[in-house]
Amino acid sequence: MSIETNELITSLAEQAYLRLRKEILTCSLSPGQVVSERELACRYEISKTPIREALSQTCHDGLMQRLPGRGYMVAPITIKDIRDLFDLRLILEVAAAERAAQHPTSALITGLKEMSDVSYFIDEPESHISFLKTNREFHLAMAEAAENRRLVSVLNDLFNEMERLFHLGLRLRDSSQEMVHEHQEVVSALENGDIEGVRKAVTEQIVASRDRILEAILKGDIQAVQVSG
Amino acid sequence: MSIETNELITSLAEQAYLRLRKEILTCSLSPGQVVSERELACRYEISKTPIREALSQTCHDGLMQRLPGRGYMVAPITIKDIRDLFDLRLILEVAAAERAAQHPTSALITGLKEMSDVSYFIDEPESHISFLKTNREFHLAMAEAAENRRLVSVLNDLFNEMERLFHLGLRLRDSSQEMVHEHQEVVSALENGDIEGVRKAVTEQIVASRDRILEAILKGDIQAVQVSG
DNA sequence: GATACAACAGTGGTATACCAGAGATGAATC
DNA sequence: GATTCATCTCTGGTATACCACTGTTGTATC
Repeated sequence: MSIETNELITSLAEQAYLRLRKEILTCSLSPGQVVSERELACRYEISKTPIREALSQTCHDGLMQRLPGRGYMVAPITIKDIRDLFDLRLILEVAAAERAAQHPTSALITGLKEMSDVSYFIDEPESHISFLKTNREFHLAMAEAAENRRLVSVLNDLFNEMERLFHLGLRLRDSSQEMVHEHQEVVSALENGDIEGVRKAVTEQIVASRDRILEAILKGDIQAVQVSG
Repeated sequence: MSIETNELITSLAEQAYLRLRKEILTCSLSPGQVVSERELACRYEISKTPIREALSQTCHDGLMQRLPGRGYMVAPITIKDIRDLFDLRLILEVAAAERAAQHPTSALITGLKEMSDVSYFIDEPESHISFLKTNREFHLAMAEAAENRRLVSVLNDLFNEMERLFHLGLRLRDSSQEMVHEHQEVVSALENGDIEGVRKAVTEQIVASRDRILEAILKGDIQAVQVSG
């Protein structure tokens, strides 16, 4: 008798993690800022224990860094970091798409088509969130089609780390039409069984995404970024 | 006057992590086995706190899994898992090697040559450990030459998770000569600036490595593996 | 003998007190 | 005024007690 009693009784550690993560992603905690376990525990009105776990998680996500003896620092963003992350994404996603293209199912195509239509409105922050959610699902769907759980997992971690960048990118200007188009190109090539086309479309989509974010960061006066890279 | 009361350099959490990890890698804790925080705390003679952190780490490494309400389980090994891991490694390492091959430095070549000569003796377990260490360094060196920190990090995580498999693979028979040869093929292609050759050599090396491990698992009666995959 | 239910033992989760070590601060000394 | 050094504060790290929840087990009932 397993009734769905499991409501929203998530642990404090999980709640703290989600809250902390949100503060980092929205730059409410700005890159480079230093926090301590006690400070967060006090602010969130819970004890150090779940805070420690949440911090441990965000460190693993690459959103925070341990400063031995001094606290925790919100991970700075460097241009080199952005390039590295997108290059890795290129490696993984092109490979995933190739594998998905080997035997594309109609369910996959249908799902991707639906998701690729989703867009956002630049002055509605809520739509940013839902758009990014769908965007992530779109890309993970291809990885899942590649039928490699480990690949999906690594890619998911990568999206976790890049989400902060996406948020910055969406703010600059409305690029939803471009993005919808790019996604449709991928689906179209996939539907036609054109593997080389898939590879090309995915590559172009990711490169375009990277360049939009670099543009947003270099043009917009985002003090958060260390242009040291 | 402060007396040298404490000679502990590393934290208990770190020590516990290393010890736990070693037990998993050597199958002293066998795949599928369930442990609890208290049990480990008691056995290691430290409190739950550092144990929790160590368990959290091994979960992240993919060596353990949380069983809500029941404890922690040493991650089982499935054939599908092995295939997935090696396929992901193929994706990452071929990409890394390609990038390293763009501008190979003489320092890289020299380092790789030295490392590719290292071998092991099947009845000396200690040599297994040092061999695997050098082996990891060999592969990470190529990733580092690709100059993408994130790529190195992901690959390092992957090696962490696969180390258990390597240990199993080395036991079956002496394959050190094959492995030395395979590594030399990679270095040789790299030295000649033959990018396609590098791609080929790396691919063959990884596939061979995978097949050796699958062979070891299927022939050797290793009860630890769930052949469900 | 089968079944229902209550008491129990074991789990992770949390709060809290305490510790050693590192940095900052400020006063005393040159 | 510059420098040194003691002290004080803040950090993460650890031990421990307690909690709510859950799976189990044993007993009483049918």
